[in-house]
Amino acid sequence: MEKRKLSNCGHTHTCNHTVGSHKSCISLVPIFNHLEVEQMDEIMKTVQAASFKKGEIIYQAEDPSDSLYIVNQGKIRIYRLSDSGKEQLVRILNPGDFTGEHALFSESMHESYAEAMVDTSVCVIRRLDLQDFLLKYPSISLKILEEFASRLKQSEKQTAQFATEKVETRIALFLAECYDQEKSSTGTFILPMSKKDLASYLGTTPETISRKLADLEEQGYIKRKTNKRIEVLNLDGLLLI
Amino acid sequence: MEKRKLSNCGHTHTCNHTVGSHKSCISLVPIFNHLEVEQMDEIMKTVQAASFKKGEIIYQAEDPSDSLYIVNQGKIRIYRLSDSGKEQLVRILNPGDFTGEHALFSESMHESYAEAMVDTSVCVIRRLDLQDFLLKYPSISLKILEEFASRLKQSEKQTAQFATEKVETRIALFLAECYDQEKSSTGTFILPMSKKDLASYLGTTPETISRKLADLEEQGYIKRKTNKRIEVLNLDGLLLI
DNA sequence: TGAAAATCTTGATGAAGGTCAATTATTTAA
DNA sequence: TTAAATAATTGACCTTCATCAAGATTTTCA
Repeated sequence: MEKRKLSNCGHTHTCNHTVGSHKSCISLVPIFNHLEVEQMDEIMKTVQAASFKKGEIIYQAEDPSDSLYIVNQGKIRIYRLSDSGKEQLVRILNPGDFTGEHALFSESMHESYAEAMVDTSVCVIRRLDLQDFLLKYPSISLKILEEFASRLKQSEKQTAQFATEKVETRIALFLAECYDQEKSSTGTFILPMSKKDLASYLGTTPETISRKLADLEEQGYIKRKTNKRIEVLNLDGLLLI
Repeated sequence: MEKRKLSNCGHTHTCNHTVGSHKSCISLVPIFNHLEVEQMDEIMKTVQAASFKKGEIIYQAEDPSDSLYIVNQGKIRIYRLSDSGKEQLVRILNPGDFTGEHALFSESMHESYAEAMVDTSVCVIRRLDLQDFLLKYPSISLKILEEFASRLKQSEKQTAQFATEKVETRIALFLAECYDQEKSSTGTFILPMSKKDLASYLGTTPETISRKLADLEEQGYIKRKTNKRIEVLNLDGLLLI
């Protein structure tokens, strides 16, 4: 059987720096960092800094803020609400990632989202300012378009995975992806979120995650070193589960 | 309990006309129809017509075409391939919808897609032409961005549904959505695809679709009139399943 | 640090739905 | 229009995984 391609493990883009001042929001993130220095300066003037404590919620469906948020430090967890109100973790934003589709679109896009913070500092660009820039510098739109296309691809891939693979396979693919992204020399990687969150992300329960990891260990694919750190013993095997 | 909001039933946008000439591809579709007449004329010059017979495949992962396709007549079914190669129906394009992300982006977006035709005529804009227009007329990018944002929202919603709702609920929500979109005076609607396709779209099997429809009928929520036509007897009930 | 809270693990059980197989209905194309 | 192909239905069975519960471990923060 052919070796599988890997799916995404919840990282939206790799950006390991810890952003210093709120200005670096602009100069370091992909959607702006291709601009000329003067153009970035112009945008920086409109940027405001903000920070959130753990557990705070930036916005929810009923309470739409209309700004674009760029993560400076910390993480933002983005949940989507299903029709019956159950929530699924769809993405975790790391420094350099952005959110706030409300700022980008007019219509009825303002629903079914919730976002939770983990001691985060962000840069904020208000809707009106952003709209100006989009028209003035078309290349920003193209960058955002690229980002959206990438997210869309990722989301559809995940949907297809939900539709066609069983939980065990989804977990195995997730582990392989995480391992692939960390490329630690020790042959190990760290789970990027709690098993509770992971269960939400993969559409299963913490109990099942526990059990499947135990199974995978028993079958010799992985070895659990600590709670969060996992050693991969047989990557190819993982990808064929 | 609160009445649920509806999810999408596979239509990307409502566009009932049957497009006549290939020129109307430009003047009728949302991503172009806001332009000035001269601008549309300019784009029309670069448009080529093409048609496909049932079962043909426009492109696949390994064989990326690099054009933007706008559906003129017929339908295009878009499948996504999971990591293990199983495919899921993710979207059905109707006249006015477009596809061909390859034309829009540079990098490694060219994978895991397949598209199948049903006697379709399409308009084709080549990548290089399109790139010119995007830079020349920024508003096209904004329109495409809006379309992508909408698809992304839809896709994430569907992912959340897969992650949190059981098959029975997904089917019920799908029926309610279809009914909502058709608004037939008879209280009925027509399933927009075969049950085989529907099973693929909803991540289940044709057998389960059959059984669940029978259940829903027995419980008095719906009545199957013919193979494809379904009468809705209790919409609110459907939404609470 | 140490107590409280949160998370994780493991077991027992049951429900939901997938698979296989046989039959019936519908669609396609000659 | 009819034969062949495809799709849909129904039944029997069985796998997967969610749920509930109880205990162990890790994390938090006073």
